[in-house]
Amino acid sequence: MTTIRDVAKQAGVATMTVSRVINNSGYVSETTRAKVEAAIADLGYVPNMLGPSLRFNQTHTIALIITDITNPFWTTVARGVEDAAQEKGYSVILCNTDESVQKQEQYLTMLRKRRTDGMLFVPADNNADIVRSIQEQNVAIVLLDRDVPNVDVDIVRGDSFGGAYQLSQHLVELGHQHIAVLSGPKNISTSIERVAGFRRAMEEANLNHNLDNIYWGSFSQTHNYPLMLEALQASPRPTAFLAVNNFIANSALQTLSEAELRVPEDVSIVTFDSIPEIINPNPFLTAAIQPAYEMGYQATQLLLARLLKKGPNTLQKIILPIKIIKQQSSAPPLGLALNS
Amino acid sequence: MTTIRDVAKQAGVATMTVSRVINNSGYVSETTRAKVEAAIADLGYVPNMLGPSLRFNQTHTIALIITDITNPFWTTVARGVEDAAQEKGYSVILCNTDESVQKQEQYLTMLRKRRTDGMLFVPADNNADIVRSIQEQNVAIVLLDRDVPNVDVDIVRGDSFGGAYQLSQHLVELGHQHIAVLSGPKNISTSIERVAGFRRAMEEANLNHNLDNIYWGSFSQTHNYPLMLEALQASPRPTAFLAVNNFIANSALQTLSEAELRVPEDVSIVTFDSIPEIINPNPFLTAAIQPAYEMGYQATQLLLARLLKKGPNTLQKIILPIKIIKQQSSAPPLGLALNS
DNA sequence: TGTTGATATGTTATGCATAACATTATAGAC
DNA sequence: GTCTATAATGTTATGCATAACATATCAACA
Repeated sequence: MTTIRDVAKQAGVATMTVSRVINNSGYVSETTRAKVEAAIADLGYVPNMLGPSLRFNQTHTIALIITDITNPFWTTVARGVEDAAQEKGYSVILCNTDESVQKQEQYLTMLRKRRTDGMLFVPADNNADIVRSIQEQNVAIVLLDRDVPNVDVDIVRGDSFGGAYQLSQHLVELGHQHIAVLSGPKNISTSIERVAGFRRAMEEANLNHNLDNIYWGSFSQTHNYPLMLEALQASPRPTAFLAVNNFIANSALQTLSEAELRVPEDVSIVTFDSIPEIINPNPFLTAAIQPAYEMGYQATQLLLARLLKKGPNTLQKIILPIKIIKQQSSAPPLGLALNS
Repeated sequence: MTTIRDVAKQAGVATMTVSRVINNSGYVSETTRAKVEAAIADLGYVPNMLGPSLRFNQTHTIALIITDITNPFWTTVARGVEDAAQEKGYSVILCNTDESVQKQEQYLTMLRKRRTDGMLFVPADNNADIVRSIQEQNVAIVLLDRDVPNVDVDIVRGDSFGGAYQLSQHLVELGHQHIAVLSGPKNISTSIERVAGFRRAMEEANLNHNLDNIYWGSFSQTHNYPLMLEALQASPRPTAFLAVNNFIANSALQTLSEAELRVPEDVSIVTFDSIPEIINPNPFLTAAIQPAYEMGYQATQLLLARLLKKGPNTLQKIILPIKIIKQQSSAPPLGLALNS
């Protein structure tokens, strides 16, 4: 492999001079520059970033730690992250934790060994110690989507409370009296916020009997969604559901279909996050759409600003607005609850 | 930042001994090991991979160069890649070329500077020189999905020819006489193979008048799909279309919807690749499904085997089978072509 | 007792680029 | 012709872990 020394030798100059040519720094005469550039081209030399990385302890690499790239929401976030990073010459290492604290731990250790400069982090739980320990290791961190209590950390996220509130209001306006939430885990901020938004809407609509209609579960449903089955046993049976993310909503849809219940005739469903138009041209689910691309893009910009010490001095808690898109999955209930 | 030297000092041993403890190599007495481990824990020491990376010129990093992570096909491939890499302690750097040769070039240079050990590469065109130059730089490479002629390179891909052939046969069996292909670029192997599969099926069905009904375009359609508009002007108008990927199919669907043509009543559409069930529980498009996850997983295993010199000695051209899933988007034509 | 092989620990050199410092050349001012 | 600021180029030390080599200890055996 050719090194800067080979180039220097071939051009008859010192390595430092080659370095100056490459980085366009300091003084280099035109003649020398030409010689060096010729040598570089001749040898097909490409600088090895590892030298400076080791020396200055910065790798120009950031990590994107999400739960699962397979969820279109995260896919879109990832694309925003990659675009913003690319613009500034940073590379992105992708990590899927699958909501597992253990996998997360493995990744964090590995990323530490690599001396990743910063991380965009979707925590698998609300453990503040993990965030603190990252900060103590002098690694820049910006949380994505999920906040963690009791620690000062930047975050870019969607307006979970507001989104859930508006979705719930929409169901109320349609005339639903019995509404339940299909939620994620109890220790994730997005679950908590969305449930809170729902509860606020119920209180304001004087539908307090719904306040505890919360089915706490997992974000990463596949098929067979036991919570939905459980919810369908409730008396009175809910006529509308707020699913806190798209995977839950789709699992619920499948379960409803197997139970031979029609959406929206028998049951309405609303959810968070949608499938991009190019993937699904005919969206079915009424949803609170978070600006996923912007979330990734802005969080990355913030992270890089922190790395380059050009960021704002204050802690950033950026909350992006959501947009409600009404589709066919929500409609007025057919009548009162069937088994009253 | 604590280094191996700090640990050595604290434990009262040589750095080499610490290294032995960390890597479980050579002889270390139980007493010494305990001392070293205590020091490591005490100082919170995490080894810096950059040292060995520089020394031995291997970074345990691979690059995944795809066109766009936003396409669920690539998302799923990426997930397979990341899983396989993670199992072997490798990290994955994500790159989106957006089918741009220029962006691809930028990434390749950057990855070279990083001394990425290998790459999983979806080339933006069929330029053999690029592949050769990667190989010459001693970087392991496995192509994904798209082959490049005139160069010996490993590849893992789907059976494009067979998939297109079967999809076309399906349309023929439904009774379609006038069929067209909405293709990607002329210089991408998948386009070429899928068109070839279509042509073979047309020949066998004695529908030779369709042989040149090929609309060459781009894979990364958004909305407004001019080729579909053009195709609809043809006389006789095709009653069925084979879209060579999912983005094209969805753009076509939108265009048809705007032209107030019904699918499948007025026009049938079949395509490659689908949306995973969890994302779209009610698939509409008849499709040739490629095993995307396996493609990523197997390609990564092959790449890592090459890196670890444990792979097969022969060039690998792995062709994964496709599966045809029939949905509502394809049906018998209503009658003969309308404007005959 | 001396030799040998296994066990245990230590020392040195290496990989690459660049900051910091050092030196030399050049042009203009007086 | 001397001085000085600027331009141009060079030298050295540094970051971290480990392979390769060197040395030391110990037990077993002849």
